[in-house]
Amino acid sequence: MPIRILIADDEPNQLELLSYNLEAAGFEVLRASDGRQAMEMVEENHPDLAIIDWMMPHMSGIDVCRTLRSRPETKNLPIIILSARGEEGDRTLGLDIGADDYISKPFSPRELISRVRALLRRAHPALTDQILEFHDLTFNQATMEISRGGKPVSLGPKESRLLAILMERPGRVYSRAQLLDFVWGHGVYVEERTVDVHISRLRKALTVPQHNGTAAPNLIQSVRGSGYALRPPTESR
Amino acid sequence: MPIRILIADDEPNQLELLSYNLEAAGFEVLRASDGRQAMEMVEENHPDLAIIDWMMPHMSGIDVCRTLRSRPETKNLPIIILSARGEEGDRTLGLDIGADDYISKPFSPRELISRVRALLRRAHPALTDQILEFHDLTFNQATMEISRGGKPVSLGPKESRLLAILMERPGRVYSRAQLLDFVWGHGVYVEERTVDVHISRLRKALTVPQHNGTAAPNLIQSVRGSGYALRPPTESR
DNA sequence: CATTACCTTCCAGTAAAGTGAAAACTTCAT
DNA sequence: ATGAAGTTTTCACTTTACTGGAAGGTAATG
Repeated sequence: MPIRILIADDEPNQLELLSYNLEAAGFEVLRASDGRQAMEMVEENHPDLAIIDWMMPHMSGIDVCRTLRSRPETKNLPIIILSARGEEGDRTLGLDIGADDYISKPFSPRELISRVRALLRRAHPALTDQILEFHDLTFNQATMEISRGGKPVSLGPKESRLLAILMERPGRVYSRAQLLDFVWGHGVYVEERTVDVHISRLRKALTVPQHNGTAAPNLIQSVRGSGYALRPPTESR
Repeated sequence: MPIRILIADDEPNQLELLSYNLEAAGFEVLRASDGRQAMEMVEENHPDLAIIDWMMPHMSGIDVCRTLRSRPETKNLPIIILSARGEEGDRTLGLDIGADDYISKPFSPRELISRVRALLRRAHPALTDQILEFHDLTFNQATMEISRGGKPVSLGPKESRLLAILMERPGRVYSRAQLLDFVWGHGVYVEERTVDVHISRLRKALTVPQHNGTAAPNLIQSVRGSGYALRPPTESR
């Protein structure tokens, strides 16, 4: 899922420059050329972060920021205020009004991107933190929520741990002995075959029905004589 | 509970200036004069935010920042890097290394305070936001009034604190050990299972009858093997 | 087609979580 | 100080659901 950033600036050149840099950094960009339009786009498109120019027609950046902060829906939207004037008063006003960061023009593209990333990291841990992904599998380690193709999957402690290990290095083959070490902790004596049982349960739990009615493909491959690995399904056709 | 901020700077004058301003703004200040000392103080005193100078003896600000980010218990500590050089490279390096903000000297005290506040607002809502909300739960931290679906709920100190922590990051799973740390304070020895008892009471207290006569759904989920989390009731259909 | 490795099901055993009640500790008003 | 009221902690017991091993079935390999 791409991260969407709204840019609001009345100056076309500036808008273009910002878009170019953000897109180059892999973000999806939404453009607004005045405050009112910005508000609309926030409501319609739910961006993950907003970069708002201080001076704009119809509704100033400050007004937009204040309004966004006052609504429960957008109270937590990360906001960066952009301004031509680097004046002391403006900076603190911008931050005190509820913006998360304030950047004065001219700014370096690198710094902008770094600040956007720092803010996203802080504001939306789910987007950058502690999330393991592979194919259509998602594992949020902070909430312990696991999902396959958007549908939640519930697993016991051992199965989740097992999956986390496999997801940390997709493609890598783990022997049963290694899995026992990582999941159960070394120095615990359990039959190696027990790993099979848990893999089996894990596979079953991850076989959720898909949109098209068919069962989701198996992502956990057995490697005969070696162990198990997480691999994309082999396209046999 | 006062908000504690750690300042690490090897220049005594700078340290004094920062302390003065932060204290005037109502924060409690912890002082460190080099990187190593800063690390120790973070571990011992669990500050709510750290302001770290770029250039310091023993361990540079970058090293401190990197180390803090790599440890699970301080991974989310808000960090502001302070530097004499306003160089482009430094700024982005500081932010990319995991700092949340970067301020170059000389800075205005007002801006510093504003940035500290902006970061705290984002990183630790409970400290600055007076009202926590989740689902039909409301927690006013100023008055300590808690309500479920409009009806007031009364809780003991431990239960309230527990609820506040859970409400601050809904969905996030906290281990019993973490809850003991946050609610009871670190270095207090109580049985982990005691947490269960408080959770049990909390659940009971939050089970107020609703308009339609049925009991309100349980919002505190147990995550077997991991801990507890605040979650919207599972829509089982 | 024999052999080996892997898969699946079942269920008893067990570890983790829920809960009521008693004991221990605090707080506060007398 | 003293006692009463309220909180917190631990303990013992119950309930829940995960786990691990056995056993028989299935697939791959030479």
